[in-house]
Amino acid sequence: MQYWLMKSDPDTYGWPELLAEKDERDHWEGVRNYQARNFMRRMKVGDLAFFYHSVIKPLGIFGVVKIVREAYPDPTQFDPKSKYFDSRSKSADPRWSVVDVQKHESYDPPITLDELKQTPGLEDMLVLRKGQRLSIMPVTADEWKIVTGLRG
DNA sequence: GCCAACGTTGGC
DNA sequence: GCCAACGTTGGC
Repeated sequence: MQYWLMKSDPDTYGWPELLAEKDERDHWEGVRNYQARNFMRRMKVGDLAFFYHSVIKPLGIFGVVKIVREAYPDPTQFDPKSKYFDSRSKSADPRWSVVDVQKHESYDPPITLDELKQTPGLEDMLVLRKGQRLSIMPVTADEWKIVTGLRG
């Protein structure tokens, strides 16, 4: 069992968009960073991830998703009309992956970035590190326990 | 293979 | 809107 944090700009795709999907389930498209992609490829069915909003306030964790399907090719990389189109990616050897996620739990109100910063024990959490721009990052079991504990 | 230029991310 | 951080690109 592994834990993750998945970041999204809610202008592009936010927590309400996931909840509006059938079965509150969707694929996580558009990752175009190799390190983030490699983390995604390590995800297993049953892993849990925080759904984090960046850019638009309030910044923070809006809920938890469960990984329900492991990595498979991101269809948008082959779609010339998509902003995620990658002309160098070949179907025989797809460069980019998606996983499927499903809502597991909602945080209302969200756990804000400020709240995370004020919580003892999260000093080393990657999402709090300056300059950390990865859209997908691992969360330790200790950090997971502390954060989920904030909402009992 | 190096590294300067460039583009993007994302908190402030 | 600013700008630090940092990944990617491309000339050499």
